[in-house]
Amino acid sequence: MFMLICMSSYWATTNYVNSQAFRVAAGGTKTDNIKNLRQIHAFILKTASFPLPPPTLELISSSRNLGYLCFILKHLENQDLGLDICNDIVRSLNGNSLRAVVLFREMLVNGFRPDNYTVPYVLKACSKSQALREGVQVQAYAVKTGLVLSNVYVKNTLIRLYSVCGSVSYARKVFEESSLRDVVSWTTLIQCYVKNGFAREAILTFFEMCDAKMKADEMTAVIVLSACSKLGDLKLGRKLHDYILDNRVPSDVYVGNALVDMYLKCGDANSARKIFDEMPVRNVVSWNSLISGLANQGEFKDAMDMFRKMQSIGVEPDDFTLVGVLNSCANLGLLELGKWVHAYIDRKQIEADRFIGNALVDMYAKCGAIDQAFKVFRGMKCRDVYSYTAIIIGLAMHGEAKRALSIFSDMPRRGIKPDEVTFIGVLTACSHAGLVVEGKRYFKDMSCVYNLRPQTEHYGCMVDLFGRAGLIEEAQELIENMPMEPDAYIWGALLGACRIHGCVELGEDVMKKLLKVEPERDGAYVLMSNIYSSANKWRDAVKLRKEMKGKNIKKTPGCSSIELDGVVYEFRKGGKSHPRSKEIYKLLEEIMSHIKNFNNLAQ
DNA sequence: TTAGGGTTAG
Repeated sequence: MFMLICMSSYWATTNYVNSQAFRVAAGGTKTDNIKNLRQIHAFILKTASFPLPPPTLELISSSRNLGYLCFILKHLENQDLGLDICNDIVRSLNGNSLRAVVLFREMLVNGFRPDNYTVPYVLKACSKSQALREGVQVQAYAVKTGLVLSNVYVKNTLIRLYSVCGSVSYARKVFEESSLRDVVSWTTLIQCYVKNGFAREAILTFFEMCDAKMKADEMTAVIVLSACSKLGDLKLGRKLHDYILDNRVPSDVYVGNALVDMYLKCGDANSARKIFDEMPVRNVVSWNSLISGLANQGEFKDAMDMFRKMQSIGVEPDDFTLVGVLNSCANLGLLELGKWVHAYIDRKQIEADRFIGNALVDMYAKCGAIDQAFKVFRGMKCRDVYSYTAIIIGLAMHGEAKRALSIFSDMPRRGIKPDEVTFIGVLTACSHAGLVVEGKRYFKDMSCVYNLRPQTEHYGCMVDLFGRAGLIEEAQELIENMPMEPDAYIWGALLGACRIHGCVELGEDVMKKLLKVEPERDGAYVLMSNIYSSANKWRDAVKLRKEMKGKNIKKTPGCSSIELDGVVYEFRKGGKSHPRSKEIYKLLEEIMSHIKNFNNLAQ
């Protein structure tokens, strides 16, 4: 008794004894007299103030015996306090769905009525671990007690549960069930569509929301903009931007970032840049949106400039930044900078798995360092379909077909299912190595074994495979039997085959078809002109060049680039931009002369 | 005491 009096006097002591009692409740000391402990326990709960002091709460949350806790709470004189304590505890479970549901059940068993606070907490915990079955049990209670119809928090957390579990139609059903809805209900439903891949429906729901005279807030704006980014619809994006301005939606850093992302994904880099420049507050995501957005638009140099600027003002890059930078390095051939990023990753002890690892493999492969790419690939603890595809495509591009196919054959053993892009790599490998029989088998396996439907790109690879091997008739037959309309890639591949094998008449026919699907490009003219030249049909070649000129179609000049000491030098036919171009041309002449001499000797 | 937010790879 003395101990009890003491502990009710001092908060700190209360805290201590409280903790001790709950340590027992948590299953710690079995030798103590359980009866006495229960008395102490009950006393503490009766005198405990609400909310519970954090150490006590922490102990209860970690207790295995939530049933015992409810049993004790049941005997409190003040039942409202008991419910409050339960709510406090369920909140502190911090998204642990299983324990939240256990406590919820124990509450019911011990005669408590979970209220409009308990239910959203438990549903939130279920959402966090996608525990749909448990969530549905809680829903049943919420329906029975009328909470779903009367409390918008309950309704919204339920929409969210179905959303994160991928049940779009149920989320919509809960939303529709009553007219009880606020801006969070609408936003959660819109987000449900976006997260589950229905961007168009998300936008339509936003329009419905506007018709219902519900005003969007900054969170709605962010989600609707992300839907628009996925659609790449600039006209819509501008409309949404106008909506934000007209309705004075508070524009915080999230809205700014979403706008930058939207404009870039919709192909308007200038507007994205303008928004970015005018943002009063930026964070690392703002920079990431701009850097990766520019890289995805093919503006790799601008992306790299922004990365340098970001560094110069001391913003620390994160995983997202590094992936965007590696992507730009890969496409610009910036091996040295790519290596620097790799060293940075090592220095910061960032794990090179998943996105970062895959981006490194791709960067090394695209920059010509295939052995380094392979080393990173081998060193990855956790490889996925992206990792395999990156290395297979890399090896295929480097002419290492056998290695590429060997890695492909390793995938089933590792439990990784190839996807459509993996097969592009596999078929490219076959095509470059002239492996016709293997290529045909892989193409067949795509649908028969892996249940993947070949797309135009795969037919393009097969046309290329047959074409390179001189099997022009087989290539034509495949095109005739394609389930979709042949596009420019298909005709381009066949025309390429005509060039290799000198098929002038067929080439003329294919060129017409290529021009039908791609009239403004130079590819068809250039290839056909080469076919004529190879067949010594100079007049036809000249005629074609004139026709091209008449239609104002210019040949896209081929471009090579070399990185030296971190600087990229680009070379185009006839280009004189390099400060030492005179020396370069002189050396080129010397090389050509050596080659000619070598050829003469060989003959 | 309670619900909804942006950026990454082949």
